[in-house]
Amino acid sequence: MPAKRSESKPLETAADTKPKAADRIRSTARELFYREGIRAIGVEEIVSRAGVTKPSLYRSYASKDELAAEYLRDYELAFWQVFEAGKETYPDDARAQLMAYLEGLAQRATQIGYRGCGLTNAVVEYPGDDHPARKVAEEHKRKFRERLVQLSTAMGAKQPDTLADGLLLLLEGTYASGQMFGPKGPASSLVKVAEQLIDASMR
Amino acid sequence: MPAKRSESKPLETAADTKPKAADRIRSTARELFYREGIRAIGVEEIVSRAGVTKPSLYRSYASKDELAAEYLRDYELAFWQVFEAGKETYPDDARAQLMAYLEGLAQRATQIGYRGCGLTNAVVEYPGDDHPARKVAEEHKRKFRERLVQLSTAMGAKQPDTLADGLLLLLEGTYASGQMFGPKGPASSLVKVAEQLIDASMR
DNA sequence: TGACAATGTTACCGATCGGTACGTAGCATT
DNA sequence: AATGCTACGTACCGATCGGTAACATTGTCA
Repeated sequence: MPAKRSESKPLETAADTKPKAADRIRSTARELFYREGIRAIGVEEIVSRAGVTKPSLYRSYASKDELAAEYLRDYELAFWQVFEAGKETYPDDARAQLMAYLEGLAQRATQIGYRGCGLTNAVVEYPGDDHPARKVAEEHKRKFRERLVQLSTAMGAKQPDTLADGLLLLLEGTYASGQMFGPKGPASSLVKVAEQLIDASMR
Repeated sequence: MPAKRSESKPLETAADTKPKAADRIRSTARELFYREGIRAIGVEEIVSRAGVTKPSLYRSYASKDELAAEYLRDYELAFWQVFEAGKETYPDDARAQLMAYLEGLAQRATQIGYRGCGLTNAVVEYPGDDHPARKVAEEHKRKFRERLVQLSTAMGAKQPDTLADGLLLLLEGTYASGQMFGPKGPASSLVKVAEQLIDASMR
């Protein structure tokens, strides 16, 4: 008997040893939910594209809504990785860190087929505050706003809260307008505008 | 014989004399589509809340998609009325006109239950560019951007296109973040941030 | 080898989706 | 009174929605 636990639950390895099907479902759902929207994609299309069947989905995820929430949790993780990527490149330079993300975002948001922020899109798709996916999104945005206040403070803004709000508005505006306008959209002015706003927040 | 036309089409009055059912459907659809989202609302719920039946809907509108497009056309009309309301209050003062809209928007976007811009929401709901509702929304946003360039030019900005883009980003950001954050959201900083950005665009 | 748990599959459920065929009530003109 | 036209309602269509019961297969231990 392995020296783990004497309980009758041998499920401990199942928590980290992910079944192959669940992962395929996860990644397929992520791609389809993001590209087409959550409401637009049925579970049948997810499992068929993932090469599995519906019961496999419902053994790993309680419902489509929960799968959507899980998708957003994955999305959030990936977001923070991209957003904080500048930390290593420019340590001790909050402004450079932020601008690095803004430059990358401006690039992506002016590509054709850009779909904005998956978390923001979920909020638009589910106005009622009872949906699990929306809760994930709202909680993330709250954290994101706090992070922008941190960065604004580190940049030496006179009113960090106001600058953080301004940056958040610009970012959300980029997510949204990036999917309405083509490559020559307003997102192409993001960096210049952000520079102006940050400069104006300094003196 | 009335001195109209000798043709065999007595449908001329039908074009302006709207049937009552179509109007009820229109206003009901507008409210439900905006509050809950287009994909979230079925035609059955529209007609039942309007007190009519489905065939009445499909006699006036070719499809649900077309009804959604019509809803956005109505929405756009109402939008321009609100946006251009400052024209009468502050003629020959582009900045005051714009700020009047921004102040009103900041108020609305910090109310609980705010749902953002119906046109932007439609773009998020329908990523494919073939949906009639999305076409209405995209066309409107293009016109809106041009209008912001006009206003930025009239304000005397050094780079009117850049200021217009910055304002558009702030506005779209307000529409989006207004429905994620509560009353104390980033939209409450819209006016202050916009002032900073406009000032910075002048010298 | 054999027991067991996890993951796989086939086939189906009731509900709801957008959309329509068909009958009828009201009202004008003849 | 009969006709033609418009507007509306009843009842229904096939397709798809999210979700599940029952069974087969596989891998991993003793």
